Amino acid sequence: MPSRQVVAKELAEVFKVLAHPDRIRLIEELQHGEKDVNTLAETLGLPGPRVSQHLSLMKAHRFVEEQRDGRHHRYSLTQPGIAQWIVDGVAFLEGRGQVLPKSKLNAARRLWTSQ
Amino acid sequence: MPSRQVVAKELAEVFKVLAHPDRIRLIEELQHGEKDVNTLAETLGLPGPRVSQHLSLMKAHRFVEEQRDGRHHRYSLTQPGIAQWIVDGVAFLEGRGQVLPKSKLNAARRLWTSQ
DNA sequence: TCGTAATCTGCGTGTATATGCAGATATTAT
DNA sequence: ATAATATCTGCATATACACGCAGATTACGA
Repeated sequence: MPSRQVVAKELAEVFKVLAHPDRIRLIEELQHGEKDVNTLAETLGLPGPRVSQHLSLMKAHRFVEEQRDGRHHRYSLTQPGIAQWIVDGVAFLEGRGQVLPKSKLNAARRLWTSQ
Repeated sequence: MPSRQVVAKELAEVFKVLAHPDRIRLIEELQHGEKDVNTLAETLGLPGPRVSQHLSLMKAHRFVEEQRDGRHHRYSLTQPGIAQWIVDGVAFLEGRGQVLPKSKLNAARRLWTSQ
């Protein structure tokens, strides 16, 4: 299979993993260091098993890695740079017209960019 | 709804559109100018209706816009910069370990970056 | 050891999406 | 007007995924 198709397929896999709001928010939460499942679940207001499943999927695709610490499972981004890359993607939300108000976008950019 | 959730949801929508190999390749084909459906279908080796549907979805999400020219429908990227952004994403394929050989990645990068 | 907390795994169901194909629409050429 | 080309739309089916929940596993503390 030609390179174009292979790479397109792999890229599509990457995008598929990112194509869920909860997983986007998990990356957002993890961009400044590792956190355990329970903390993430409480922060995002999601049931534990769900967060666990998202992290499991993200781990399978090597977006995150797991550090076990007693009964806590801490996860961290394997490539923290991905967070910045996603922020860059926010620019394309703006280009899509009046889908979101600029105020929301700027608020989001601050949330992702701060510190 | 808080900004975080709203933006995460919108970003997820963007990624969902990109989460298909055919659509990735369409962006690749369109990065240097507009092309009509038939040309795209032949280049990618896909049935016409399929390309049409992909483009229709991408148009609905404002990734592309349509220029009608007689019986030809030409499409172009609304934001050509998105192609470069995707190339940047290739870097994260590398970080994911031995999923793809480096040769394939470099070949892909050249394909996307050339000209 | 026993109970509790943290996390994972499995199952069932509903929804969304991809795909192939047939038919409809629109435009150009004869 | 008719035929042929380009594109779209609709439908049927199959697959994938999200979600909620129940039960299993592991580790820590009394």
